[in-house]
Amino acid sequence: MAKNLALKLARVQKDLTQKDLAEIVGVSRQTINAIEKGEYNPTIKLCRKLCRVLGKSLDELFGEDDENEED
Amino acid sequence: MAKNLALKLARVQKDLTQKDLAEIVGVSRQTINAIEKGEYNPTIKLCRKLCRVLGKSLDELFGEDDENEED
DNA sequence: TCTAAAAGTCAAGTATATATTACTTAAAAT
DNA sequence: ATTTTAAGTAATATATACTTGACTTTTAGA
Repeated sequence: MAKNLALKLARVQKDLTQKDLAEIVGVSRQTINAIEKGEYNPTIKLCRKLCRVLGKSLDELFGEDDENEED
Repeated sequence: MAKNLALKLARVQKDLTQKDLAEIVGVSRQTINAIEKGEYNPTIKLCRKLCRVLGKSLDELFGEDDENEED
């Protein structure tokens, strides 16, 4: 999993902390942190919630990993 | 989780069985079946693979559940 | 500087995505 | 009718998403 810069950016654009965003979508702060750091692989349901809250599409926030790898 | 009609449709358009698709993306046939039936909530990584194989975007295959519910 | 909030990290637990095996049902051939 | 392939379903097992609690480090203000 690669870092999710797009997510971090969209969050900051909305002036939300990891904690804020976590509370809004109903997960722990550590989960948001891990996703931004690319430490895991969220479920599509959580991705959809994040997209809704941040006003972005799945493709914008979770589309093909910018760079290279993907197994 | 709602049924994923879009996935089934995209699969059939490519003339793939659940088994075929499962082998291509490297999961079990039951996993594909469960996703199409809406019985669970795949990870974004698997969603991306399915999109790549089926030539569709995340938004097309996994975007806002057509209908209503979503928690 | 000092302090506090935000971000990062770790360990141990719980929930659930996914695997495996195996059986049943449906559809489509002959 | 029978066979074959695809789809549906269920039980048990494993990997991993996600939680909770606690601690450290970074950032930004006062």
